[in-house]
Amino acid sequence: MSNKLLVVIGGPTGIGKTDIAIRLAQHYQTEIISADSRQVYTELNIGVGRPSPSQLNAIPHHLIGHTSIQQEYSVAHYTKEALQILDDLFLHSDIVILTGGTGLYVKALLEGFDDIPSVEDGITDRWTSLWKEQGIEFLLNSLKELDPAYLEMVDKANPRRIIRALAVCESSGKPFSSFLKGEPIKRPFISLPIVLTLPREELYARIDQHVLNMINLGWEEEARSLYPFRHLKALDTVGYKELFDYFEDTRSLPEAISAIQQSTRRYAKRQMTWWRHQGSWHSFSPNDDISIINIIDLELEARSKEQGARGKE
RNA sequence: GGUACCUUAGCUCAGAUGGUAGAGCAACGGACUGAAAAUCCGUGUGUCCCUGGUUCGAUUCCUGGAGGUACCA
Repeated sequence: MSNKLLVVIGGPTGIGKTDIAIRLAQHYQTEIISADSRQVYTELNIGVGRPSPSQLNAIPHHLIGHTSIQQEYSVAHYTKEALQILDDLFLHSDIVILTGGTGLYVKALLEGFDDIPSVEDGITDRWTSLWKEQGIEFLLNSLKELDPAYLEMVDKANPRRIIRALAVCESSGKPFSSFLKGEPIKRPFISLPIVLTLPREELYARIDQHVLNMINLGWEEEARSLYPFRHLKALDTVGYKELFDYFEDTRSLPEAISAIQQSTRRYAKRQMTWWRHQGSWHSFSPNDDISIINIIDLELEARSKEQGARGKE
């Protein structure tokens, strides 16, 4: 068993993950890895709630703003990069902080991800246009041919999932389901999963205020400069979509702002659903530093005892 | 002050010749192994403004109030 500890801070958007992560990193003299599917992009800043320059200055952050919106990026890229960085950080430190709102990225990093061959360019787009032209029935029929086993388990109303499976089938020549092993993967560290929670009313009030702050920081200009790239997947993102509508005059600025607040609240709700069903996460209020540090110290202590016991054998 | 119309879910509204009601949006619950801030699924939460009357039975009809809108003064 490793004595390297990854402290994971999860929770919905706007709850204050960044702040506590920085305080913890300062306390333990370590660094932070982000787990956020939108903060990875160089071009996305205000609208995705990237930590401020002074926060980024206070503690080194990893996997923020390191790739372009014009580049393909996915959970697979993320996992690979995060593991690489963890290897480096654990060379000098016994504890590292991971924080971010993208549950899938966190899950993949902690529990592993099946090795699925990458899909050749254009295949996904082709299936997507087939879906648009011929509907979901066509996709289901194709899947019945290519991967009947997966047809049994997919959400048959969800084109995204079906298209992914079909693309992998076509590209690899094997059924998508044949790659899904679901075997837990050994990581060279152990993790302490912590999820931040707040009463819903309080969280929603924070989110509403957050959105206003982002507008005041100049989000509108940022979004305007990204308008030419609006068709990129990276910009299919809460907030930018609503601002693009405003630029196209389909809604006023106040309407766009309240639409953003609403979409953000829904996003937060989905995140809470995710974490509620993710097994045993320790739940704390975002300002409860004492309890959080306490539980981390307990874990560190247990690690070192285990190490010591092994040393004697 | 007068006349007309309106008052039903959080919002906008529909509805039944009298048998306690339903759409959209919102909200809530959930799924999710390569776009995950994405994508997808499920759920009606109600003093039908109040009061009295008619009736086996009133949210629906009648009386009287209250509030709103428009027009006339």
